[in-house]
Amino acid sequence: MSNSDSAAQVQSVDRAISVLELLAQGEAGITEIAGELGVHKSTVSRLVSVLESRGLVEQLGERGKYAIGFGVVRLAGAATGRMDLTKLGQPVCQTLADSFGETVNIAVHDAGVAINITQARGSAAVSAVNWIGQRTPLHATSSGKILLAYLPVEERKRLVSIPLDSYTENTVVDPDRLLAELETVASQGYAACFEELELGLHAVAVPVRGHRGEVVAAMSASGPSYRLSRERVEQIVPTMSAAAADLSAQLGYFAG
Amino acid sequence: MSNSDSAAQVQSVDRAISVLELLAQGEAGITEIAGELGVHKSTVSRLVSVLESRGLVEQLGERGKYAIGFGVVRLAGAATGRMDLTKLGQPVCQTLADSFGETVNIAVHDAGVAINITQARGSAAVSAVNWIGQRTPLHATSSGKILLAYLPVEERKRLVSIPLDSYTENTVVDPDRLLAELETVASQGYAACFEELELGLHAVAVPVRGHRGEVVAAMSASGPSYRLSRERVEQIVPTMSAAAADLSAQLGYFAG
DNA sequence: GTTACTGTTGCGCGATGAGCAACTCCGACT
DNA sequence: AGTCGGAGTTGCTCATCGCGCAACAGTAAC
Repeated sequence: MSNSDSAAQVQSVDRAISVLELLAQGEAGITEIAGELGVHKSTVSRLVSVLESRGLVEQLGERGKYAIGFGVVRLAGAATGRMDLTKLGQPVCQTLADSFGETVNIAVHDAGVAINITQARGSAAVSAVNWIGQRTPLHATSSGKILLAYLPVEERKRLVSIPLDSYTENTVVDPDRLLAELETVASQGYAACFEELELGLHAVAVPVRGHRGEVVAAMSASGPSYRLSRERVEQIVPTMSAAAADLSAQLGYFAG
Repeated sequence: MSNSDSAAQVQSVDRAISVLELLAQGEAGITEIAGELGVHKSTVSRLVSVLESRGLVEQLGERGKYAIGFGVVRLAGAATGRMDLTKLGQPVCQTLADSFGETVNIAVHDAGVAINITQARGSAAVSAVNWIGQRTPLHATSSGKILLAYLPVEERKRLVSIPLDSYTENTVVDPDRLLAELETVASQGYAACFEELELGLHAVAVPVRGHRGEVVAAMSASGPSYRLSRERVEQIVPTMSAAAADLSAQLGYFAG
């Protein structure tokens, strides 16, 4: 009695999940669960036994009913970590976008590129481009430089030694020069990018940290060079750093 | 290839849980998971398909890797008051941490160990250690002693009769002596721990009760012995007990 | 002491889970 | 544009495993 008639379903796993969903609604005994799911109580007994052995279910007291175990909470930690970044990041980006009038993004590192996961557009934004899901090069974007700057040194060197694409005459493609720039990024705590990905585009990014202090994302503001001048980039860095620190705190990171 | 050789194990459920635990550590692809678990990638593909259909796993992007899905968060979040415990406990811990200047934790009992589920660090905290998710021994921590002290007497005796590890020369490992100490803990309503887990570390814990009055967690304050002296431990007990009573009330427990 | 109920476990069987092979799809490379 | 390699999917087959049945143990209520 599967919830889906697809041949690809694994019935016993499907049943085990049904047990978990039932227990999520409230504690229950074996016979009760069997009645709800329409399977034999010995089946439920065995399913619960596995779930219990792996910590996803626990028994309340010696002979009590069963309930969701803390193993599920441990698993959920991985999902809430990611959800938090996207969900908590959106209003932070929107606030900054409203304040600067420019587009604000959050990007994470994935397999050698930066992927935008959050975007908020300011009132003055001329472009309707939706960057979410877009992959951008690490070496030619402000977010990418932040993500590179805080990588372990071996991985950073590996990534910049791969022949780098030149998008404009300003793109830094020399590995040594880029590594030196990344040192500066790490020490000053932000990365600026002037017309390296495309002419007329300026951007600045700051790090977003996870609960252990590791850099999990970069938050950037970008806009046309005639509006987001080099001077203005310097001016908005403190506001962005503060916002990123707030977001990092929400993600569980408290700077000592 | 089950984690347990018991005939009662349901192999496919066991495997599915292994997939979830792997994804809890970080996103992964089908082939990668198959390699880690030592099963065929078609097996993993089907297991992931079921988990995805029930929301416990989700794919990042069109052809991206797989990650823990929010179905797991629903399971965890919709369970018992223990999730409320985490949510409601955080501000209570933070208030105490701000007041004492020390680290304040909430821990629950899980399979013979204490697991920290909430943490707030005070301004004077020197350590950046994140205890959340960490498992600590019951017999050598103040939280653990609280959790032990309010267990049914048979289970308490069983747990202290297991050979106990000695972490410092102060760790109480004699079962009779520990049981006597737990009687005292139950009668005085708090547990103190002086350099039993590690030298230089003092801690004190009080019980947090669920809606039926049962002890569902322990809330503790810990810090270096030079700051959290034996005298100061006694001084902060009433404040902690009051805070724990407030938290217990929020969880539905009203002492008659 | 008896009854009723819950939960566990041995056993046998057939339905299901799993591996194999072949396939599709996509990105990287030339 | 074409080729190659790798990831992931799916049809098929069959042996293993999951499941239901029956019997049992344990416990609470009467």
